[in-house]
Amino acid sequence: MIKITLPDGTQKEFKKGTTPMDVAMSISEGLARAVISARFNNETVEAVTPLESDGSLVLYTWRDKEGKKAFWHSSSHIIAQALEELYPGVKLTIGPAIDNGFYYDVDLPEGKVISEKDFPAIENKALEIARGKHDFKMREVSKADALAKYKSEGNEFKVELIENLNDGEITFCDHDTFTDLCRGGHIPNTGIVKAIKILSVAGAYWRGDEKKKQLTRVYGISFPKQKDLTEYLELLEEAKKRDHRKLGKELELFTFSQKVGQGLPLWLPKGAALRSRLEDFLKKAQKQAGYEMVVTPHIGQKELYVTSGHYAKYGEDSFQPIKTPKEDEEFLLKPMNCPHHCEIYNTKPFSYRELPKRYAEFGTVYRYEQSGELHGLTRVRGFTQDDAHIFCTPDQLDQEFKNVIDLSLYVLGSLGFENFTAQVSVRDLDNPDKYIGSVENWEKAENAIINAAKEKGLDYVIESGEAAFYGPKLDFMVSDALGRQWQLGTIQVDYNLPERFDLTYKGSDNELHRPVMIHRAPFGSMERFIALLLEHTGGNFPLWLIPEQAIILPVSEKHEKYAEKVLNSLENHEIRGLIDSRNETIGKKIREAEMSKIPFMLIVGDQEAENKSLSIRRHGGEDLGSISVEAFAEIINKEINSTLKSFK
RNA sequence: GCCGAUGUAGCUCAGCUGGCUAGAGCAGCUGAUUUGUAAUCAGCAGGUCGUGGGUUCGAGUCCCUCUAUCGGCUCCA
Repeated sequence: MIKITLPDGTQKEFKKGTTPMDVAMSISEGLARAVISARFNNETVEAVTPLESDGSLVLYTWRDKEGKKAFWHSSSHIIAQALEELYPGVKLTIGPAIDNGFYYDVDLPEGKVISEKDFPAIENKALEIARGKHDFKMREVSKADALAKYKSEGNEFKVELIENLNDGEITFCDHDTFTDLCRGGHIPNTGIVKAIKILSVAGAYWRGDEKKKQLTRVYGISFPKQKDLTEYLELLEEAKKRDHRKLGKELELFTFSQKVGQGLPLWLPKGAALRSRLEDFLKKAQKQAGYEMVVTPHIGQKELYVTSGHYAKYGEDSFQPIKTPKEDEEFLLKPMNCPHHCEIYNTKPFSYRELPKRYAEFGTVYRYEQSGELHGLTRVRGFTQDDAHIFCTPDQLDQEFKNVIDLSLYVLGSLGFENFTAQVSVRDLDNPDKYIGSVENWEKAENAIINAAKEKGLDYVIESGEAAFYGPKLDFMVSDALGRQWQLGTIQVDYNLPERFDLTYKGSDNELHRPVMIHRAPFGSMERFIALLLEHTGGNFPLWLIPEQAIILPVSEKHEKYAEKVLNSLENHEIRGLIDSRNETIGKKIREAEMSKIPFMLIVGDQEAENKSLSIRRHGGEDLGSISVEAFAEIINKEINSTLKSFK
């Protein structure tokens, strides 16, 4: 007999060799039907894996993240089988579950491609296989046998995978006529998959290495019910409506021109107004936090970037230098503001009493991003960072870093970003060549960030290999309408640039010391921030960000005077725009206002207008009825205050 | 940069297997209408079908180049 502990703490005794499915059955038949995967002693097991020892068991259904993972991973096996049958000679590589679905990377036979036209055939084949209700069965295989199988098939990818595994830990998973090298984590049989959809195909490099062969990646998703798939596809459609590229066009915020060049956004009047409101918001908070604004040029001498180390790192893959009539003179478009700010610090000697110095600038930078990577406003070649560099003593670092965290949280909070991820990006220890500076300084910087994040109670994750080449960072990640993660705010500790630029301050000991530098941008960039703001709000921005919060529609001559009076009395509440609707249909004007997403509109001209009251309609439908000017002002004030908190 | 797809009026799209002056709705303009929440009526105007080349008696439609965009990969100072 073995003792099984369930998540609620209850212990039950079972025969040796009992499966998680049997355990589920002992609880209820309904649960047994729903169980698709399990975790035994912190190891993922199949629902039908015999349990041979005491241990704790967690049962997973479709509703659990782990259950979905098993479901989608199993689905990738089904797709792989479908691909094998439809494209004889295809070489399989890997097929994991991802956040929303799964993919399978395959090497197609010479001359074959998969495109959208081929999806239905693959889906139908996969469904046909699924309906066969084939059991997923794991079996252990010796390394020699495993290698023999894939060598005979000429599948160098699987051979490479197996060569990195130890004998005794190699398992295959079979279902129907299909066999695949696999670690495990499947649902009991293929029949549970009722709906399967290929979402896209893409090229993907083997092992993520651009020097290696490019494979064909087939993305798909599957569900236990057809209805779930329909709902998921509807959700995707909904998300597309919040795409910032679509909203930006509709709201006339920004545009791109083939003539100007790819990745170079053009801000239209409304977008520029939105941007400047965001800038004003941050300037105000930064002023309170002791920052000073500076302004630096868009280009700098090549030598500047040689000093900073950027030239050696990115020179070749960047916008090429600007030549002048003078021989040997070269300027670079600035890819970042830090070197300029270092030179500002260098204009005069500082005493420790004067630190920290905090230089802020909305600095526009230019980076030659790969053409295939450009994406709306979230990845562009020319963008404006809400940049600032803090030069402080090593003693001040912790406090300064924590202050910046506060500012970043204030910014995100004021704009309604609640579901962000804090990510500590550190070096990749296996690739020291990617970074500049001493190991000692890197360790100091990484520890400083982790300590500050801990002290601020941030819920953070550590990602190695994500650091900037000159230092580690704390990034605030936000996902877009389709769930793709983007880095917004960033805070970076840097011991390297102060050394490269020979920055110093006079300490209390009358000796020269090296300041520490913090790079930070709470928005990240105006472009990306506005993009994410659009996707999160669907264009319904917080009231304080909207230049026109209401329009007034007098419907007749005698109401015009009254409308003007209303307008004047509400001036402090940023209400603008008198639209004379006498020559238009009211309905048309209202629709117009709704389309332009102005949150409130006042229509003067009720019978009650004579009694000095207004009819107010809120964008989206809610009718606030007839209320006084004062009451209206109060509503707007309240809404503004509810989103725009003051920064202390 | 790589793999796959797409590019027709300001916007959303139609245009089948190549065939008479390239269509529609919305937006715009002119006039009429005055009607409170997804659409009042009539008329007008708007396109070298992304670019360049080719095949053909004939190309929006077929082929190639370039360019931009979209979904990924790689990258992301």
